Amino acid sequence: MRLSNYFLPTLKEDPKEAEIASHKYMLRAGMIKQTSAGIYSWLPLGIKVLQKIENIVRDEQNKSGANEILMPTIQSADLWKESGRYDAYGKEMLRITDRHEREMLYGPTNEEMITDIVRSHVKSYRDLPQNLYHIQWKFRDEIRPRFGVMRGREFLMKDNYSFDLTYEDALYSYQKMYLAYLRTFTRMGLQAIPMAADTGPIGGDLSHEFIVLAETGESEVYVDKAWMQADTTGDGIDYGNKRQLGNYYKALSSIYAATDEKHDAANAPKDLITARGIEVGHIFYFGTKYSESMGAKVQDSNGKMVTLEMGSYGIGVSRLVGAIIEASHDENGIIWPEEVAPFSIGLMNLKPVDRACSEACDELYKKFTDAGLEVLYDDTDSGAGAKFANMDLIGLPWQVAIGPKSLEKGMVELKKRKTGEKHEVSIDAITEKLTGK
RNA sequence: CGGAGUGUAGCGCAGCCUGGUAGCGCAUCUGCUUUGGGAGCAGAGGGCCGGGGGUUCGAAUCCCUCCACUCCGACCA
Repeated sequence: MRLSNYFLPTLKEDPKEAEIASHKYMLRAGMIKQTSAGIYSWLPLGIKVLQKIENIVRDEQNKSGANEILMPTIQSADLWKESGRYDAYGKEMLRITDRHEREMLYGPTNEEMITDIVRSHVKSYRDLPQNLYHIQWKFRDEIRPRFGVMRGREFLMKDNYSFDLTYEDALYSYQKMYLAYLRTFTRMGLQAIPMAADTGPIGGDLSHEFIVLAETGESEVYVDKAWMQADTTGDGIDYGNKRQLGNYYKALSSIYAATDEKHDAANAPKDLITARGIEVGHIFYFGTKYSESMGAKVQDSNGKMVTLEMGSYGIGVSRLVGAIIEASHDENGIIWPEEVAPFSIGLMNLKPVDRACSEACDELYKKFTDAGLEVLYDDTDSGAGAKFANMDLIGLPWQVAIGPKSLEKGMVELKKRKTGEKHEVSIDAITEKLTGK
């Protein structure tokens, strides 16, 4: 992408409303624009990152065996009256009335709707297990939205719901998601630690929050130092191997990690780390809470009616954009992990009026693009200093700077954003170096 | 919802106390010069001073009243 043909409204100064790094940088890098408290438009650079994250989440869900669906944002109040949550949910739920005076709502979550879908089509134990997910915008009318997309009112969430015949099967479904989550976050360059968590108003008795440690985290967390060495990548574990997965789950979940509400100082290990964390995912087993009230049942092999065992699993996709920045930035701007970076390379033409320089840049841009690299090419006539500063701000993993000085020697400058290391690389070797990295 | 603030050009702010021609920096546009870490000079455009009501000869400024946004707290992916 040529910058001259892109929409990247960066800001030189910190917007006054932003307090934390991710919020500041998302605004300054032209990723988002606030339209109301906790509600944002996503600009080209922002949506690109959001979609990369979304695709990693989707890919890992698919690999775990879950099936993607899409449920609407607007729901009828009737379903929520059935489960009893229409009255229980409170003011976080945005209630709307349509032209026929029917009570509607903008969905804060989808347990009722998915239960309705499953109960109307799943009648036999042979149809189980089921695990369905969608990635959809939600709305929760938070008392106080803050920190940009980290606590928006409107947010993009991946949520899925498992349906099983027995508790043992449900536990297996739960463990699959536990693994899928670890893999998902690892792929984004994050270490997320699963912590024993409160089940809150959703109910149930088995729940983990996946928490990224960051100074600006919203809650206090307590983790065994052993987590710092633990294998949270789940390498080599097979979803289909129940015993292997169970052992992995057992091993990891026995290492102490707890949020504020669940922390028990008496049973905590000696090597305890107290830190702050950002919740990026949450998994629940809640049994028959919704299937019971909404009549989601199947016949088992004996012809007996059995109420479905359910779990639900959420990942805050839009929140992750902020969480990744919190975990990866410096005083100059964002430092994107390669996998979620909006572009992998920022190519800078340091002297556009110099014909040879511009030609070399155009040529290299074409070579990069042909090689399948995602490039943002700053071909504008702004000053060199401004170009460097902007590239640092938007945080692409690699910067390639071309100016007449180095070009005379047939060289370009390659900079790694994460470390700041700079190398002169010959213009003939640069493409290969970047594709082979 | 309680407490504390802020709304003045696209962004960041001054002016308000003590009423009297609406300002500064950055950004934008034009021209020239520049071009390896947010360039220089010269010129230009851009405002219902958040909205409504009042006081006054006269209101960005004083009074009343809405609204929006931010921060702290209780609540949450």
